[in-house]
Amino acid sequence: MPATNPPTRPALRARYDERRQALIDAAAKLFAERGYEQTSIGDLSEATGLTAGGIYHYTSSKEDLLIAICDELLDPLLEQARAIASTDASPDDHLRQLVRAWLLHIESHIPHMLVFAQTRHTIEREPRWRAVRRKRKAFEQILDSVLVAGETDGSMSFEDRGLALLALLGMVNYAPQWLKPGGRRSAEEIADVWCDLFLAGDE
Amino acid sequence: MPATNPPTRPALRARYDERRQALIDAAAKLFAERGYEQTSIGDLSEATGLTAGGIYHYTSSKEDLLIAICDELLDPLLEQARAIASTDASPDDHLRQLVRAWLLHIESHIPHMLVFAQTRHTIEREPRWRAVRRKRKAFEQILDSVLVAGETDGSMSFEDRGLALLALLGMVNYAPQWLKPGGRRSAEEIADVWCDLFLAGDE
Amino acid sequence: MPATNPPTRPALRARYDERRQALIDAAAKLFAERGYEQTSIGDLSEATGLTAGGIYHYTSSKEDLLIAICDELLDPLLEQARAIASTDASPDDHLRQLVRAWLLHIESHIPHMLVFAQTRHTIEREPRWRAVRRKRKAFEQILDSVLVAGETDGSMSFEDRGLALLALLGMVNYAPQWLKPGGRRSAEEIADVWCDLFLAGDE
Amino acid sequence: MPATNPPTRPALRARYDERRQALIDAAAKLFAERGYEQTSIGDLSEATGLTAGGIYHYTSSKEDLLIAICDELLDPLLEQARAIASTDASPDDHLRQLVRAWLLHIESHIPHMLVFAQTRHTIEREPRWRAVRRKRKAFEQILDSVLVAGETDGSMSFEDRGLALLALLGMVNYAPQWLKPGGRRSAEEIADVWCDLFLAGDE
DNA sequence: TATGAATGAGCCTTCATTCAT
DNA sequence: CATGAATGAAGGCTCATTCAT
Repeated sequence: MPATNPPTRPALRARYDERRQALIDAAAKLFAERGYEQTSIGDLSEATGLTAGGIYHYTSSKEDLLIAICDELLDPLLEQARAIASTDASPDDHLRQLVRAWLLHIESHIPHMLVFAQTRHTIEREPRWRAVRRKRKAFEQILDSVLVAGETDGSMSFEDRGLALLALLGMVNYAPQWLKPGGRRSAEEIADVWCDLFLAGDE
Repeated sequence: MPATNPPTRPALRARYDERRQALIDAAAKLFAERGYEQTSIGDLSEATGLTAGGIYHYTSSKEDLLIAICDELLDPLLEQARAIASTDASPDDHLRQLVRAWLLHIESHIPHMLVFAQTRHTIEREPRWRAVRRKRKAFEQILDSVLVAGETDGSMSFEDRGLALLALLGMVNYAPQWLKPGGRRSAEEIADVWCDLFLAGDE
Repeated sequence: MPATNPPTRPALRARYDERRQALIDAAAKLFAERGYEQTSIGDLSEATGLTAGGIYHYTSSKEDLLIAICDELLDPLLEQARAIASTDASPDDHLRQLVRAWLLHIESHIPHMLVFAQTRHTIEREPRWRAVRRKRKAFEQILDSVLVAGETDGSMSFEDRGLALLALLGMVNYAPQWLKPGGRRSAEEIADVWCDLFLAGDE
Repeated sequence: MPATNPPTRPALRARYDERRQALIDAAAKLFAERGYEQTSIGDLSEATGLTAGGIYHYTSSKEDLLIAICDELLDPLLEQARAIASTDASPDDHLRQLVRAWLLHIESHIPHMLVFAQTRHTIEREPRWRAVRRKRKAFEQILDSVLVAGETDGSMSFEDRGLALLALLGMVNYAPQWLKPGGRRSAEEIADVWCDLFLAGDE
């Protein structure tokens, strides 16, 4: 994904990775604030201290930064979700842990989430975004399978499981638009409150 | 907002309004599909049959189209919401009617909603978008006041009303991303299922 | 090929075609002098009086200009060659007429020829240049068929017809590098001298 | 011409020369295939295994490589031509030997020749290319003087010696575009066939 | 000696908008 | 009213070259 092959010598490689990371983070922040299209390479240059040309040592294109942002968002989230879902806790526990991890991840990746949402029309439409699309779907699939398990063992019951899942996705995905780290409620508390709400009908 | 004063003779005025409407709708559709920035006046020209120059007879700028899209989305919604909230039905009824009207409106304005969501970073940031911002807040305020009324008269109870409202906003605002008119569930059914879910904890 | 559809109203269309022609000619001249890559759109802008942006009303890309130059070179040449070859003159006459027409065309399209030669590595390599490549081959094929006819009716004889054709192609294609219109020898005289030379062995 | 002074110790010097040679040859090949401007230092780096920075140990600039390619082409050719022309063979023999040597040299320097042809507009125009230009002219001068000698001693006669020379230059300079080493005809055979053709009118 | 980071100028192209006709 | 020509600013990206390490 970078323009040139990253260095192989460990010391240089470390510095390289660090700077690429800083670039991606700066991009996430600016893209979230101004929008992807409204952020120019010049803006990125100003924000990072790299020259416009120099940026291309750390990324092959502006769009590559977008992909990197999505990957940074989705890869660890998916990994955690898989880890949680593979334990032998109850579906109810699974769900609560998933939502907690999810909101915690969002809380620490707010710009990433905003960028991800903002770019939906590209991600969902362009063939070259299939990999990202797949990750999103895999995560949602894990959530759904937990709901299925809950229905199966009788611990949950939904009028319409599909609609319930969409409700859950909606409420959590909306969080980055108002959630402030260090706010009145921690991500975990929010997760708990929402899980209570979401599971309330099951008694 | 149009570039030149719209015609005043009724016949001409009707044709004018019709064309402006067609332009706004085409813009909503294209903006939703490709994104606002990725849609050029040329694309609009192709989609409407108007020439690039001709478009400026019906709008003063590309951004004006964006505002018009938001207004078309928010004005009737707000009007309906006010009408509903001003009846003397119960908070519970108010909420159910509001969500139903809201989802119906979304169903018939999916592109508008997608554009609205996609442009969040502009709407929430730029001073010149204050009017739109205010409408969004007014609508949310109506919803909140219904929840307050529900709490007051004891028909609803929330662990955290703020979080509950945000959950509601999230789930409904997410709908345009998956809702298909003519799908398995009507907007009204969805509204009912969700209201059941949302109000489940209150019994 | 132009960026936008050319106008359809006759008067405008005439002006449009005229300006596109002027642009192509200017491009041929500059490309021949400095090389295609070394000529910037800015140079073209300066040479034509159009702004850099305005150039794109008359062409869709810099490469489109290159294609147009090649077409302007090859299309009429091929047409003339076909006309000549389809008469029932003798092979010897055919050849003399062909070489004459060819050199006359070169004389009036020297920049085009220089550009064509200079861009060989692109034309012969890139798939998207196949159409141009085909025209070149069609012309050479006509020449060869005349030589074949000459051999068949005994009016010509070659040690190696393939090598003879390549010699002919070489000498004529080299002409644009030294030929000056209005020079000591007219294109027709040169054609005659060379045909004498080329056919000398046949007596 | 190299960037830094080449090493003086013999062993190092040998390695240095070898690498510079490999660089020039790689450059000739790539420039011929893709064009000089379309070949980047990065491409050269990839083709040679040198790093981008490392290339500048063996050349002072990209243009220096171009000059080196031309020199490698012209210097030995000119040397051979002078050697041949200074023997006391007949003009006819001189010519045949020259064309043979010339085509043999082309056959072993096809990329060089293609690059040379492709860069004509630079070589013939820029003052700093005068040295190369002079070598080309010197070679052509030798050819012409042989034709003059042939006319003088009556062994050759031309309708127009200038045009005859230009024909010869054209046909031979065109060879790199179709000649394949190891093809049906050896360079020497081609030289003989063409000399026959070229001298046919003289009997 | 060699590497990879960095530069900075330049290039092609797009596009919202204006305006004469 | 409507058209198409024209503008000019900006944008993403490439690349030959330099230089500290």
